[in-house]
Amino acid sequence: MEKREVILFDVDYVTYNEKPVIRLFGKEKEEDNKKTVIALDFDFQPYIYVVANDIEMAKKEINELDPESIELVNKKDFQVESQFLKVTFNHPQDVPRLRDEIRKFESVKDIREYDIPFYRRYLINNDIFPMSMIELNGEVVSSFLNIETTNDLEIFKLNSPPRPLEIGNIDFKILSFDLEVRNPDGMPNSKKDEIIILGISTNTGINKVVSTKTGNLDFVEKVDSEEEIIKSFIKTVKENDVDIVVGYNSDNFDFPYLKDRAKIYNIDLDLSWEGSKLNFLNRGYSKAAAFKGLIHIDLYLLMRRYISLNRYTLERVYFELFDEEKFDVPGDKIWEYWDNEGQELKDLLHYALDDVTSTLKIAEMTLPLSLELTRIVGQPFFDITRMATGQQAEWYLVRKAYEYNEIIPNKPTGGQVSSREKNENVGGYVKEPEKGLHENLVQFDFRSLYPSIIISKNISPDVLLKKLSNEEYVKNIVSEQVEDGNLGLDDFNIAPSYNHKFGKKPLGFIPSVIGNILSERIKIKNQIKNSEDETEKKVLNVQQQALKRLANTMYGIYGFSRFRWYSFECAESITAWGRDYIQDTIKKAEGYGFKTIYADTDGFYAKYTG
DNA sequence: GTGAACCGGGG
DNA sequence: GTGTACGGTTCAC
Repeated sequence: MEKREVILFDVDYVTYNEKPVIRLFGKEKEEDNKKTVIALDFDFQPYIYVVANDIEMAKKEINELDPESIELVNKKDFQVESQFLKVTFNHPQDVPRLRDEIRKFESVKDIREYDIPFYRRYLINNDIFPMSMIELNGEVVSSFLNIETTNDLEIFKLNSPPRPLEIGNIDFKILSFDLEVRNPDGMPNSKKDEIIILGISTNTGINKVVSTKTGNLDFVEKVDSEEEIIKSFIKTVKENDVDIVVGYNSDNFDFPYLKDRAKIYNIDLDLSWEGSKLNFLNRGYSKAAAFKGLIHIDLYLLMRRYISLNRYTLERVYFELFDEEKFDVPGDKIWEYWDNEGQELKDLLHYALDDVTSTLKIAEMTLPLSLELTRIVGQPFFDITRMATGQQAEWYLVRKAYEYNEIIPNKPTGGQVSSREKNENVGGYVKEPEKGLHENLVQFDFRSLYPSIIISKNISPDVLLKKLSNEEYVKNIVSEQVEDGNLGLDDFNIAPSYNHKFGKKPLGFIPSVIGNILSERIKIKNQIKNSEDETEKKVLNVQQQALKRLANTMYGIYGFSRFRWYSFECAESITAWGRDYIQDTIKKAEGYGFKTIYADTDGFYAKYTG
């Protein structure tokens, strides 16, 4: 048996003999003789949980569908010890087909955890994190499904599940690229408008534009045709051991366009590690350009979540981050600059180079945060950069729920989402500012008001007293925690305005998770204080920011209609307590002679009037 | 005032 | 791929 230590870049599954085979895409870290490894796990199976009205009957009925196995297991459901039937299937694609059959059985009350994609389940259950080191145990095989072991690529069959290793410091090779197109008639049309320039910039020192015209500029790689431009791009990516390809709006423009134009010359964009082609994944109404192993990040999508702006053009984002104006050629003028040659051609080529170098700079500045989020949330880097922050928080909680042996709530149905959207939360307290120029102002604000409220008031759906619906919970869980076994109002935190009651004990699932995030963040901040190493300080600082981002996402999320742990009662209790605290503080300040000029949610400005 | 329709980025 | 966006603004009535 052999051992490999690799950085996990990607994970997927393929079907072999009608069974799923997990593929882990890893790269060795050592600079010399560094290999890419595709590790195969033949021993992972999909499953769902069934809540039965009648366990024996349910077993019998489900058995008719010929699952791989049925097993009775204990898991916690909102902290209540419960029994579930764990139904294992042969193939992930059996799940959507059979879950609906199972749901229809009389003996079945509910089904759970039927909507967790297979590769995500694998990462969670094996406690491994993308973009981190893992240990593989198994042996090299010569080939698998037309992919062969070579000098650079190893096919590795696992004998046991992968194991997580300490992360260490990893530098990734990033390549940014950008297309310029000759489009004299409005927006580019890939049927007729050719690619004239392709810019490439890497964090290893390549800065060039590939074009059929040189403009006598030394950064231009001259080729003879559009076909050669495309081939040069593929060659550059392949020869430089690129880890991450970045573009700006490349999901929706550069890659689709490149694919269409490459097709004319029968060129395959086969940049995946195992030689497969560019693939477009459906994401809502749009597409995402993806390879296997090689990670593609579209910075446009990322920037919309990274900073808040009214527009997200490359120029605007670059100016925001670096305070520098970019030289710009208007899109509808590009073809004229190209045709006119002379100085205009030089300007156009400079513009193309500037686009890719600034895209790379943005990537270098912003990707570290997404990398840290990837390592905390534990889903692929590609996915993390395309997820809303609420989704990131949710997948973090899904992982934590597995760790706590808690069953995961189902995703809401379309109907549930729209009825949730009808609920309106009042929000924070706002006092409109008094008109005029004010002097001698004092500013008060709460440090992370909402996360503190969630923790101190134990606001969580699993400890919320809901009339009679969770009578059993109160009887079995909360009363256990009370000394004399008799519950009184003192055993609850009661929200202002709405009177929602949250048991003081036990600690709720989400307050517990937020508490862990915050204490981990404090730990890292102390490490920064004590560290002498500037690089280490930088890395730790990004980790600390990622945790802050995650904690700050948590408080708004109870009111997010697609959230698995959605709870309107929790959402309105948080803001109710928030309003209470700030109004109370304002009142106290007024007692000391301060007059409030303006207040919003978690802070206010006041003037000392004596 | 309200809900539907549209739009973003890219050249 | 065991997943089908999203939030803001303008339009039409």
